[in-house]
Amino acid sequence: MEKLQFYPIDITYKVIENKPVIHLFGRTIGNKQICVVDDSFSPYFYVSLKDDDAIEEFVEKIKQIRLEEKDHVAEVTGTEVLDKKFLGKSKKAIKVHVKMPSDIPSIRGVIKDWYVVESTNEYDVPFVRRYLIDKNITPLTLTDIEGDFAKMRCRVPVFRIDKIEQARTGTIEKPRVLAFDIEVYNPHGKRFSPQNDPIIMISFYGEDFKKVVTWKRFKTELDYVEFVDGEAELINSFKKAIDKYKPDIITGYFSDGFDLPYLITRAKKYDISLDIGLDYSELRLKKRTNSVAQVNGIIHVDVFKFISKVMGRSMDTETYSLRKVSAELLNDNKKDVDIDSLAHVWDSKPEELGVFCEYNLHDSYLTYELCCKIMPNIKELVKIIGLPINDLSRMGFSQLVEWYVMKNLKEFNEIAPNKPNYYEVSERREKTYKGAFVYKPEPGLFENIAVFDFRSLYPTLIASHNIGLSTLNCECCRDTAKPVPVEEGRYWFCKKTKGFIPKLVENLITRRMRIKEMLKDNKDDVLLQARSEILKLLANSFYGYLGFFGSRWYSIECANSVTAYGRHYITQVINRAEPEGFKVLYGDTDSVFLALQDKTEDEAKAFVEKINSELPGLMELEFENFFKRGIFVSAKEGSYGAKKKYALVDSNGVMKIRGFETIRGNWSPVAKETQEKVLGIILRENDVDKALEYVREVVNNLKLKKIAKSKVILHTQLQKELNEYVAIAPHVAVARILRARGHDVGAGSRIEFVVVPGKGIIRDRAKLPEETDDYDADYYINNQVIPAVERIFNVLGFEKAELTGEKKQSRLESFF
DNA sequence: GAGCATCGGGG
DNA sequence: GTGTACGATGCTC
Repeated sequence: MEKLQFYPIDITYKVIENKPVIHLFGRTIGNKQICVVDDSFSPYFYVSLKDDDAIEEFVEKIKQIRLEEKDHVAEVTGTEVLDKKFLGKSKKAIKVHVKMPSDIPSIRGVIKDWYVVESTNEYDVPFVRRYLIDKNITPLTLTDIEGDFAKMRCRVPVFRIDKIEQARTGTIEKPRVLAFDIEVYNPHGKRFSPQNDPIIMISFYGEDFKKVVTWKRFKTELDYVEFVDGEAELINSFKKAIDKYKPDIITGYFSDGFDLPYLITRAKKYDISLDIGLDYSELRLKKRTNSVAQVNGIIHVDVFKFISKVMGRSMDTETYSLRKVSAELLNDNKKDVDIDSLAHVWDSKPEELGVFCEYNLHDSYLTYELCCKIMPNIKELVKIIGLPINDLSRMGFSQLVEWYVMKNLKEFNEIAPNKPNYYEVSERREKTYKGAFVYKPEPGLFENIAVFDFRSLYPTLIASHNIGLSTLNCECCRDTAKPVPVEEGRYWFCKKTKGFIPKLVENLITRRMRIKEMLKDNKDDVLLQARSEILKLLANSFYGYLGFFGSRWYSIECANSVTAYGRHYITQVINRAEPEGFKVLYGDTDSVFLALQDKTEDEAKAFVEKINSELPGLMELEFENFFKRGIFVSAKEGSYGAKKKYALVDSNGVMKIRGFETIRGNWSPVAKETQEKVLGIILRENDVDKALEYVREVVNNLKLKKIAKSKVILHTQLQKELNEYVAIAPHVAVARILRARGHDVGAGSRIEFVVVPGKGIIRDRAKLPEETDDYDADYYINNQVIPAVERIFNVLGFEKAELTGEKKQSRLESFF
């Protein structure tokens, strides 16, 4: 018997000789790859009965079950009767063990409808996750094992264990990451055809490793380009690169949805086995829902998935393209290359393929850097939730919350409720409840504004008011608890026992508070920042989770209580502010904007202190910032007050713009830029006159055709095939022209156009940018620039005509 | 305006 | 594989 220490990285299970065997692939403390196998864990689920006296008889009955499966007999291999809790209530549960994971659904299927059975639970927890939860194993964390090396077909040594324990806290320092990216032959632009069109280039980027492989020879100085004889050899170079580099993680951008499925399709054509798994297993696609590409022993991270699902919430970018995401997170850009011409260059001008190689490599480089950038966040998710990277990097918020709760259930001796069935889901979808409070802003320009917000309002409400399913409407507080301030119905939360959901949320909040304290002394600690971010993200997701139709711990009463208490506290602040001499400008959910008027900043801070002394538990109103000036624009009214649309500037001249993002998509650069500039002049320089002058200058320059063509290009993507359009929008008209000239355009093509002068409707005046040097000044003035700034000037008392200079300024004198 | 369908990302 | 998306936007009737 030997003792070892290792870091588990990828975890999977395989059926070997009719036994489920957990495989933990990882690295030893000596940085050697290893595969640790454990065949001692058996699958189980829970059953509870209507009458606990019937347990003995029931247990005898289920032991008789025999189901003929393909290669074995499914049967109950053991039972335990346990005292468990269902949402806080004590109840006996029978833990039913079976031989194989796949026996769980079949055995459960037999007994779930028996009359004595009240419910079956936790029958859908995947085997690997069950193992990690029950054995208290967190991936990436140092693990002690005892056992012996064994003989099994594997690329790395196999160690069979009798004992596994995590008593230490060390985390793996630096997993080995290899990024890759493919380029494909693209004669149809954005419409891919993996069955017909080959992969023509593949790039890799890792530590001290960069390479581009392609199968058309051309003269080049680029030393990282390697030529092979065809696509089959290119695919084999992918296998070789992985075999040589020995990554713990392979990563791509949208590689679940594009690169790996494409590679798999092409490999099939040549009958190449993509057996890159450490156990020689093949790269495979789980396609039932949205595809996930995976392989045993190597983690596949799709950077796009993690960023769009998790990180995106705290980012500014409106699209998750590699270009935009890299620009924001790395301050770097994709190489500027006309990718549409790749097929043509490949066929007719191979000597120009060099730029595409550079482009290809650069994409792998960006993906590698992005993967390193998000790694601290992923690591922290792993440490907090305790599941493998493969799973966590693809989960949305509700899943993250759910598995965080699942992982911690043991502590409370709770059994998880089941996921809703189709009928329950549709029922839940019907139900709505009142949302957050919005104080409708009065349009106008204001000076000296203080902004306050409740720190983590919803999480602190859940923790402080003990909001959760196990504490809802408890018998013990029926007559004493103060009901939730809702307009309809009467419900309350327990005052005596802390529920497990509020307890878990409280833990997240207090852990984050400790991290924030530590961060004060270590401002640049990336891991601490990531941990703080992840703790915040998880805590903030609980509210949405309570009201999400797919949740195990769904409760519309709980979700409703959160917003009801939220409205209660924010209106309290507003009601208290006015008598104190502040003018309330705007409020939304958890924030209040106050004009100081003749009050000082110190008085505003004192007001906050007073409010805080009366708040329960972890709740706290925080001072966010003072702003020198701010403009509030009347926006369309929704059912609950006006939408956010405002811009502020602080004492350093930094602007905070919200709600003006509607200026995107089909707006020209000239309109966007004018809007930004106008807000800047008004807020920073407080010079409405100058802003007005600026607009008139733009209008004038448009008329004089002094605005660059690039600033007046509009673009729209075709949503469907050309012949499917009934209504002919301008971009459709342009696309038809392109088609008539032999260009292959269709669904997905991005169509650029410029509106030129002339008679008739817009679509007849939409021209290709490269085919005109003219544009319709009136169109760009009246349909682009003016609408972009009109509301801002309306707030200041100007009419549209004054912007264009058609009408003399009337309001200006009286304004000052 | 409800109800349904598609898209995102990737070349 | 003891499971699986979701939220926004556009189009149709």
